[in-house]
Amino acid sequence: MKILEVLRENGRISVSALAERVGISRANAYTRFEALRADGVIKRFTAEIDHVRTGLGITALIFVTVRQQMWRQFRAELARMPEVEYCAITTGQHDAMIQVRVADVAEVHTMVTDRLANIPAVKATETVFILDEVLRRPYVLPSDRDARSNRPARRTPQEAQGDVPLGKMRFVGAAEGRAALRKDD
Amino acid sequence: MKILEVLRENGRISVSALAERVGISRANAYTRFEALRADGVIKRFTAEIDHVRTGLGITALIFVTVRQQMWRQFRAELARMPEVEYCAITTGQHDAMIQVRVADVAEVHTMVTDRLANIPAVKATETVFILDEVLRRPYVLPSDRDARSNRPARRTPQEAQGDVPLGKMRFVGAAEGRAALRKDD
DNA sequence: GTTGAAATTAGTACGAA
DNA sequence: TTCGTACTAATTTCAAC
Repeated sequence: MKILEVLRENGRISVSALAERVGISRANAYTRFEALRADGVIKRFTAEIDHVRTGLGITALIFVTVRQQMWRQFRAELARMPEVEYCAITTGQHDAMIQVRVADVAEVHTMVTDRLANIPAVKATETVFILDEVLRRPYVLPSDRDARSNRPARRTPQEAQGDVPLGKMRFVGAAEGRAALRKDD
Repeated sequence: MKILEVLRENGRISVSALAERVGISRANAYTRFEALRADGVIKRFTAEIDHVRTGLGITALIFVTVRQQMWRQFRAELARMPEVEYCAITTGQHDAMIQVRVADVAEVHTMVTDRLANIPAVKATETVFILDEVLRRPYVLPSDRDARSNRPARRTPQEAQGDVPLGKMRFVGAAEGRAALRKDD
């Protein structure tokens, strides 16, 4: 976990320096580093870039309602859209959320009306723009929880019982008629 | 741009190997690599991990409606929540979307009712679960567009005019009474 | 899991095209 | 700007413990 904490901040650190920061020997660091990669805990190493500097300063979220039994087609079309950075299947009013990075707002319009709407699998879309990305962590680790300053290490659901019964919260369930929507549907 | 393409797939590649793949000299690769970092085009290098393997297999999106003129407080509270991986300010029905990674669904409930609801800046929330992350690219580049197989390199908004006037699409505007919501409000 | 020493590679500093 | 090369420092590998 310590290794992952270091690599989150600096993915290009040498294994030797990593060993030092974690407090283990170099050979041990090599073994563990390799194990993390081989086990698939670490999937890959990448850079984080400034999208404005590369000319893709507009970010939008498109919430998509997918026609039943057309998920395979939807996935296939997704792979052909280079402007899509992220796509997740969600519960709630919509079926999927995709995040796109483009050069200008007109391209979002083109993307939605021209490309997405042409996919038979897409029943409806809803688009919002991202005005600011307030926080972006490469990833979250279980150890982050304990590192927090003023809060108990871990609260069980029991402990939280009857804590703050706030009526303004709303959990959105899965849309009806959508049972199997994972890879193998 | 070629350098960014290589680093997206392999953020730990040596500058020598990078030079070879991009087709420039070793010395030149060092210069350009350093320039990209110094200019802030490359913000940092990180790893990509398997959240299930680290024990945080539940991912949720929480859409938050923020009380006016309390953005500063909202941001401050966000920084104190280690389970938040991403937060963006959006147009549309809600004001912000935050993505959290936790161990189980009960923790999402705790997070929303106990932590978020206690923040005065938070007026209301709406939570959806992520069932599957279909696609996750480290980042999108303008050059990806041209690399696509069967599609013209670039379509102007004019070209797309009157293409597919689909009535099912819906653009969601900014919520009323929300003018300044960037860092300096 | 550790340490040390060899082999390899990475990073730097130049002049020249 | 880019390249080639020579030089120095660091990392990785591999061995024995």
